Amino acid sequence: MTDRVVPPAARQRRRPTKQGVVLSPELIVETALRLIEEHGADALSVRRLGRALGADPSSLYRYFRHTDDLMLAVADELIGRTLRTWRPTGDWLADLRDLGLRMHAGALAHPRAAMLSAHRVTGRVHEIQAVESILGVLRRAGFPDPEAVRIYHAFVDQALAFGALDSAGTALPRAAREAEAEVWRSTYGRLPADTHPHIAATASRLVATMRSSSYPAALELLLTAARTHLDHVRAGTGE
Amino acid sequence: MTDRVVPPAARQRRRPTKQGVVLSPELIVETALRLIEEHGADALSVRRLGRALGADPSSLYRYFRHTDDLMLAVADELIGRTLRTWRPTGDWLADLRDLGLRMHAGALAHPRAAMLSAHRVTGRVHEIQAVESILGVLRRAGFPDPEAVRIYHAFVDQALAFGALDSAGTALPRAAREAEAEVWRSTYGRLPADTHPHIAATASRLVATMRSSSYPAALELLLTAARTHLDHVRAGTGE
DNA sequence: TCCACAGGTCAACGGTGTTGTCATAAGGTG
DNA sequence: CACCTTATGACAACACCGTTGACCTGTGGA
Repeated sequence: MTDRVVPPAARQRRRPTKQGVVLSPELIVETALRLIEEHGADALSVRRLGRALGADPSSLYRYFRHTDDLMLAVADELIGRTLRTWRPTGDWLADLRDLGLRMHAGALAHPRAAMLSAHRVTGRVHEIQAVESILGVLRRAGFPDPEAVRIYHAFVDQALAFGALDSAGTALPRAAREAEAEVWRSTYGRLPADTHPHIAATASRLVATMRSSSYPAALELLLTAARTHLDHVRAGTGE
Repeated sequence: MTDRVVPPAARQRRRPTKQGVVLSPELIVETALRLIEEHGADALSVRRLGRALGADPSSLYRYFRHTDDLMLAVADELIGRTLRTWRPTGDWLADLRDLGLRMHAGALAHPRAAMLSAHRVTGRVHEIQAVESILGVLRRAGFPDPEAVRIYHAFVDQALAFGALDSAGTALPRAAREAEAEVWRSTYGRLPADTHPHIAATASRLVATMRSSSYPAALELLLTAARTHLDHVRAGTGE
């Protein structure tokens, strides 16, 4: 068996499985996404996916070389979906905020895929489109090129990094997540003021905010800083 | 078997394994860290760790409830190592910048462990120390509590998130990393100006910066925004 | 010296990704 | 229609994985 994966173009014999399902890469990716959404990230295994599809697990290896390959296909589908719903308005600040939140939400909707694909450069159409759009927003807003590239880089990496970080959180088994919440409540909520004054003074706030993502706040900070830079640029040119 | 883990204080009978090794939580954590760095994150399994230690895998359950518990201990050890070299000076901006860069560097020094532990709350000594220190820096600088907590959260998560993201990059096999660089050079460096004007205009800059981490830039943006907020607070109180 | 028991070991369970081999039905051809 | 090729699904097996219950043994305190 050199390679059991047949290129899509060569596929023709649509032979149904024992349970009457006709497999296809699209159907497999869709089912994987559905499985993740409905039963949590750890519900995705080749065997479970096979069961959900009504096919033998090993059949999937006719379509994807291995699990990683499948996850990348899922991730690619996600990029497409995120970008497809973004409608830039011309207000650079609002547009970037909107896109950032969309990217983050997209990642959280499919944690496993986000974690696997956050650090990979695909060089595919959707990714290129995204780069062009974001750079366009920044340059039209008046950022000089070096600044635009720097902010673009920080913006994208921040969205991806937080997406992956928060995804990892939601991808945890239920028991582990509850354990974390309990740690915040019982450990950080009860430290005495004489040994840990700063934690004690802010404990309730800490416990309350720790369970939510800090991405919106971090995004806002990034955008604030960007606007500050832009103000300086404009002041410099005498506007 | 209600609970086979004995609290450290009660431990006394240092009985060697068949192969003559005397186990301890510290030895196990160190070996785990070494295993992760040398053979990749996937190399860390209870069974492999047992083998590396010269002990039966099930012995480890006398020291850690389950694998997750062990990972948290590894994560806390990493935090401790980072914090131990940090010397705050009293200048909040410089101190946070220094700590952020240290955390990022620490993550890159142990990429695989960083990726595994970035998203976990350990609730252990070193982590608690870190929280207390950072909150202290912010509150002494004059940030009101809600602001301090928000910035603390964003600061820490950003450092962890970028640490994990950049770690993932360096943890890639050499071939994959070169393939990514090639994608940037050949794909993004050659897009025509009429279809992708913004990428074409900034191509050389894009290709040049893409291979380095954007964390320093993102950190700087976050700190800039924090200072802006602080200025507003001070102006508000009439200083 | 004795003995309680901490702590190491063994075997087993149900899960995982992956692959070598086989069976068969679909589709093209005459 | 019958025939042949072969894409593709199914099966069984392999080597792992985390975890646990039962067992055994040597250590340290009294």
